[in-house]
Amino acid sequence: MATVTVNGVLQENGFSTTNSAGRMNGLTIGQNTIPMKDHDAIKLFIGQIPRNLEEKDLKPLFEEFGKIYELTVLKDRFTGMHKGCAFLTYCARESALKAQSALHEQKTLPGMNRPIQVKPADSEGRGEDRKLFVGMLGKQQSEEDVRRLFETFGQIEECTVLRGPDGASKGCAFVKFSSHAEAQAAINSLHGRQTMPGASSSLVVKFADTDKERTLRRMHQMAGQLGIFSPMTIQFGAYGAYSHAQMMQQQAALMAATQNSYLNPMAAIAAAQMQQMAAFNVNGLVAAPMTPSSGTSTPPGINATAVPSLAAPMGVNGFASLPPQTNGQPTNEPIYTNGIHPYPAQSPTVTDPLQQAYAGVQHYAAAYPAAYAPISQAFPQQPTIIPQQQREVCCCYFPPGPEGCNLFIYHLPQEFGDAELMQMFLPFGNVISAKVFVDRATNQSKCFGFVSFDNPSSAQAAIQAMNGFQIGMKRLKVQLKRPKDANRPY
DNA sequence: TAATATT
Repeated sequence: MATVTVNGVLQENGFSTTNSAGRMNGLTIGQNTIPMKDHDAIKLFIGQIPRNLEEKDLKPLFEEFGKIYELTVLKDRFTGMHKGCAFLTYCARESALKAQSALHEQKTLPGMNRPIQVKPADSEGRGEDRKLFVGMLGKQQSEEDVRRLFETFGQIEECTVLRGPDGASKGCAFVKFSSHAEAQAAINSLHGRQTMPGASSSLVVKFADTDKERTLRRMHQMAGQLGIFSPMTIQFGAYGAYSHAQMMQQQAALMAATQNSYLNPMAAIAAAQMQQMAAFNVNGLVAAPMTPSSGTSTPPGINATAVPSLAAPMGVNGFASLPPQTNGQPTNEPIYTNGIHPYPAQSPTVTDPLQQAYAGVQHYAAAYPAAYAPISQAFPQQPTIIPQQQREVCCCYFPPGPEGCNLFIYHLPQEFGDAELMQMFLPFGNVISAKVFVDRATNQSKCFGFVSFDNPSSAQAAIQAMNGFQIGMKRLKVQLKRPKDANRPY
């Protein structure tokens, strides 16, 4: 049967309907009908959809309530991964209302633990300004208890106690009122005014996090979960923008390696997450001023005429700059403190090192798009010092693994030492050696190193996942170490 | 004390 695609939905030929008000919602052109929707149609959010169901699978379930104008399963922008939810617009408003009352929380799709969600999408003027987060509830308080507590302030549209997998309350809840004013009234009367049995402090009633706040919260959680980078974390402490950023990268890499057997797509996901985190920063929440100490509009550490080269003495967050190498004052400091300055130019309005880090990344992306270009373009030349370094160090105390197991890693962060390099590649297999090359005179990292695995497939997995992996303004270059006899430059 | 997800 011939079909025509409209709004991404397959429409059958010659189909034409009217809604309950008698309005046409199909425009017939020749044999095809282009669907029209009511001007007051409602876009529905559909949640708790099994991830193996696509539009064509969902259509029959929803067509029962009227003609569908548009049905879109949400996919991840970068990976195409099914997000487990969808948007649905019926041609007729009434169809949406019928579907909502018939389906919302009324049935559970196969393989799901919770009932399907069918409700107006957030985009339908139903923002989150009416939704409260309620903390410090007693663990035994149910949805009903919470409702009773809040119903005096207005119409409650939703009330959910957060629970773990075992059904035990997490001691907090979301309560959505029908208006912002009602929610505000509840805050005024309830926040901090009483302590629930078993709670460690008084009741918390506040507006729920926005998306951006939620993203930030997650970033913090992730950063906190990784007790990695022991020396750097300690050293950088409150100035931890860089090390936090690295942690995030590590987290992403770890996820790539451990949560999915397909390393390549997971690396894409990890990269996508970082991009999203960076992107959300510029969009108004953070507004970290990159006050350059030089007084120019150029990011610190880079002079106005220089192309941002890999050798640029530039911290990942755009704040730190290394001291000039020509100062002739090598130090004996450990590498992770060497040349890294705290950030005296921090804006007093910026308190979050993560925000700084991601803002810095984004500023760089904007100022120097070349750094975000494909690797081959971003890094047109390779330093020629590598063969020297190999001669100098490699055979002495860097025993390589078997052929095909040794990786060359370039564009490491300045602060990375052997331990950090090792940590970064452990997820891909047994690392038998990890060596960052260090300048003997200055004791500074040369920003490249070698990693050896005990088998070639680990090495390949690491290349797949980590080559091109973005850390701050740089992308890692990860490739098999050149055999000794190969003498061509990069 | 922050969820299963909102183009």
